[in-house]
Amino acid sequence: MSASPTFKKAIYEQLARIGKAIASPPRLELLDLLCQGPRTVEHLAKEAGLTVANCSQHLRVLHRARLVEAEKNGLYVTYRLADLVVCEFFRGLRVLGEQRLAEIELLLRQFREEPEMLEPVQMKGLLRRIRRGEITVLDVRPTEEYDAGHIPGAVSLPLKDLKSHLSRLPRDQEIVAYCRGPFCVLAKEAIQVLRAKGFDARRMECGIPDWRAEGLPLETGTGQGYIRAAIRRRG
Amino acid sequence: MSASPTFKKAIYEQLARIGKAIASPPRLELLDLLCQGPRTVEHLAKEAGLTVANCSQHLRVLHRARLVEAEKNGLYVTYRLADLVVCEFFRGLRVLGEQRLAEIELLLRQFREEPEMLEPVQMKGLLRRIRRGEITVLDVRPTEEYDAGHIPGAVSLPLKDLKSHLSRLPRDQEIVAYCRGPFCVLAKEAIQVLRAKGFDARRMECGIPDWRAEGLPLETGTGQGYIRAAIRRRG
DNA sequence: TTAATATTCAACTATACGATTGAATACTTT
DNA sequence: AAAGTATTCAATCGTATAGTTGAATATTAA
Repeated sequence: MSASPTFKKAIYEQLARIGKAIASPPRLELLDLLCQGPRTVEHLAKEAGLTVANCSQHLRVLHRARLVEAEKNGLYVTYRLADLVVCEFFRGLRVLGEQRLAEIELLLRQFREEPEMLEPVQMKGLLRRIRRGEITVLDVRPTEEYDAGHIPGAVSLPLKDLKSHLSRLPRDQEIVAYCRGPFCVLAKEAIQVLRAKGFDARRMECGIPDWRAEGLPLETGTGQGYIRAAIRRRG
Repeated sequence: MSASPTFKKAIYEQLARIGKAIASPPRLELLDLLCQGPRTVEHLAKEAGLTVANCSQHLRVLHRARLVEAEKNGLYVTYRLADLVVCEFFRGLRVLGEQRLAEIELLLRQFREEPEMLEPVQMKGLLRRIRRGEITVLDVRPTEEYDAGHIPGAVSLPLKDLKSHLSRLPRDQEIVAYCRGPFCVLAKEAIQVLRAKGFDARRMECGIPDWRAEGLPLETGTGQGYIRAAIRRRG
């Protein structure tokens, strides 16, 4: 009599599909990367340190859980998040982990104690300081991720290109570097390089998903944000 | 050289602990139940249709992922969510599933097409109508869940007690019943009984987690909310 | 102390999943 | 058409997990 136990069962089975999809470390890393923007299988595999075949399989699992979508463009397959809510959900998972798992808290605490991480810059007020031209904000992620969405006024300077473009950075104002988020080491390494060369550089911990979650505006595309253009402006 | 791949690996491994915890249908059901309030192992097992041993093991997994906490009171062990963020996270999962999984959408659409589910009541404005005394809101969940948190002014009348208390319900105003949330059938069955007896009854789809997510106020404890007291007031 | 009850533990089996490998497919370029 | 590249598929093996059963533990009641 009491209404279909199969209904409830079916619902939880479906939800468990999502749970299973995020029950594997490499898949979480892939999701985290895809939160930064669409990428090809090859790139994701390289970034996550997986074989292409393995990466492809994990992406397939994410696809079956309808968390990501694939689109074939010529020879390459580009994966992207199926929906912005997936990014929000992933962020929710991250926040839950940071808050509940002592192991993550410990790792983060150690990470934050490293010299480059001290006195991080907050999201709040950053936009105003950018608009006033008081600071230079560097997006040190790969350009594809910058193009997919970045902080308005930030300049794209991928970590791997940093050393060869140091001369173009201002020495008379603070430089703020950000990357994928609190777990990402790109900005940390950028700060390390910059400080070694005498720049006044600090890290902002948050990434684009956090920025978006705060309801702050984003800019997409190349815009004027590449380092060459930015330097031309600064002339 | 490039900063510890073990750091990133460790982080995703930790997050996957949470993923693994929610990768099983019965565990999701247990979490959903615990979002309604603390319960004993025995009760959870009964409600979720599990053997006690099996239930206990699943709770242990949730505990290891630090999503729930256990407290022994005399002979009984009471489990509760470790933190409100767990409830929020579970709700995020639910919303993601509703939005992304066609299978869930289909199940919900069918569910909503049943006669008792048509024209559901919205959260918005409900509180005002309660305060004005325009409607009677019934919380048809078990009393323990009602006590753990309910809509202010709602009256506790568990589904299993509904039939024996029909005479105490008003026939001159609308009755709104709610239960655990969109996947729960308690309110649906309550509406079915009420309408069969000629009451003007409708369902509110949302549960307490949704109500809380809207930032709306909650009431805890028994208060004046039990059906006997409520009827006395209405006398 | 003994009996009863709630919960957990330990052992077991069937099943599912992860990563690897090598082959197959699909598309582009020559 | 043929060669080259990106991606996926299929088969494999070792490991992990789910649920069952029966015993062990801890607390209360008699």
